[in-house]
Amino acid sequence: MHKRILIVEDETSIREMIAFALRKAGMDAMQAADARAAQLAIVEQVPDLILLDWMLPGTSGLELARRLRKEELSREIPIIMLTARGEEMDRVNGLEAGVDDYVVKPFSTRELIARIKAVLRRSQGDDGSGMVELGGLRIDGPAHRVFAGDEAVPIGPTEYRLLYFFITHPERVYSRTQLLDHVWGGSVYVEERTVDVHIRRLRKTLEPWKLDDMVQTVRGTGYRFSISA
Amino acid sequence: MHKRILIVEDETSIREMIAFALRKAGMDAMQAADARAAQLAIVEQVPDLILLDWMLPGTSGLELARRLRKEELSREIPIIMLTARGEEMDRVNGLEAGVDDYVVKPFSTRELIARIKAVLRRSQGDDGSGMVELGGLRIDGPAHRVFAGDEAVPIGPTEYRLLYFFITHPERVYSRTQLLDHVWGGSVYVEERTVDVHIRRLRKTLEPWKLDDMVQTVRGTGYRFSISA
DNA sequence: TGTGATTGTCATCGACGCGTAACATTGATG
DNA sequence: CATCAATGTTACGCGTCGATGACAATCACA
Repeated sequence: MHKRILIVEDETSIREMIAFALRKAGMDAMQAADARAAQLAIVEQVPDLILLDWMLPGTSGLELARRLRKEELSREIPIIMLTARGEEMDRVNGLEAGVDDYVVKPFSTRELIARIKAVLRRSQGDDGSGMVELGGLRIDGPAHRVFAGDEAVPIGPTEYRLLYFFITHPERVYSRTQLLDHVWGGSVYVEERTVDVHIRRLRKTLEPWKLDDMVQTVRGTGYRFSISA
Repeated sequence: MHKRILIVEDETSIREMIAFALRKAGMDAMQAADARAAQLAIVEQVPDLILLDWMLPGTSGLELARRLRKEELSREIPIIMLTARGEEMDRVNGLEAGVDDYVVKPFSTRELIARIKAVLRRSQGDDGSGMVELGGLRIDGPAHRVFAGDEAVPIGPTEYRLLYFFITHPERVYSRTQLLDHVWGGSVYVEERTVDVHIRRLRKTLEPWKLDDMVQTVRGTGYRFSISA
């Protein structure tokens, strides 16, 4: 699940540097030197996120951002603006244009990567409020509560942690050992079969809302949390 | 109704960026580069909320938070911690110092604004008159009185402060330590178990109005004040 | 200074959740 | 279809945590 990032930046050296950093971070880098090239690239292959230089020859970055927000195809794509110091204060209609974040030059690639990840995380349902929602289930982290629809689900500590782990790591199989490491913590030793029992208990607490089939058994491997039955 | 936000952060560029985003969002931004400047700024003009960098030259953010919690003037001001590479340690310590929320760097300005609004909203059924209302309970801050419907509720000082904190911070779990910090103040040392007793007393005073189930136990974690049973 | 209210601490009791074993069921493999 | 392995299900004992009531110290106010 490599993320595709489109870099729109006229200076080749900067573009290459960013592309290199992205690839090292396990992302796919697409490149464009101006607004026209960017739009073509997007049509050809829709990226997961766009890095947009503020200053571009011809159509400015801000203008391009506005345009992308109007197109159906590109409306939902998160945009991170790259601005030089000083440019921030005057022309920062960027936020109004629907830019998700902006990074001030010069930046470290490390910081840039971190920002990208933060924005991607947020565009995937994590709005930073500590709320996680998936398939009719909602977990309110700060409140330490679980809701099915708007009904509160009574749940014990361990089942809560287990469910929390599952809902933040859905659609993937985890072995009993992995679940023990993540949910119980590596320092304690308990039988692997104990996981089975807690899976059972979790299913039972979800049963009244017919959500117990989100917890799925993968025979010979472990368990998976998934939306689809 | 512009909210005043104090930014305590030593890095000028970050501070400026945040300040700009805040103004854009219709808030007034005050700035301070270290703990000393922060305290002076607070005395001069009390902010509605404080953004506090974890790492500060001289007095650390954590230490400053503790100090602010002890001062009468700043006890009630919500604090949002800005932490780099937020590890578990940071979170725990920060929350124990009576911090209201924390945001991990790097964050997008949009995320930060969202958090600020959330915290302000939470600590603000308060419309300025000092009246707070929630789920059939009403607190008259200036008068130091509590009403259930229109009946006055007889309540002692500590239970009053506990209830006041709860009603201004509903739908969220607080550990005993956190409650001690927020309600008792960081300067006194009392046993954690004492919280249990006052929870009990608070429940007993609310019982005649069947509101005692708003005070909820979260086993292994702490207590929560909530509308829904 | 006296009296009632308030507060913090402690000991005790009970409830709850947890881990484990024992047994039942299902699935795979030949 | 026989057999073994993997998982589902249930019951039980133990330990931990929270609830509760009692008590002594302190505070506020007459």
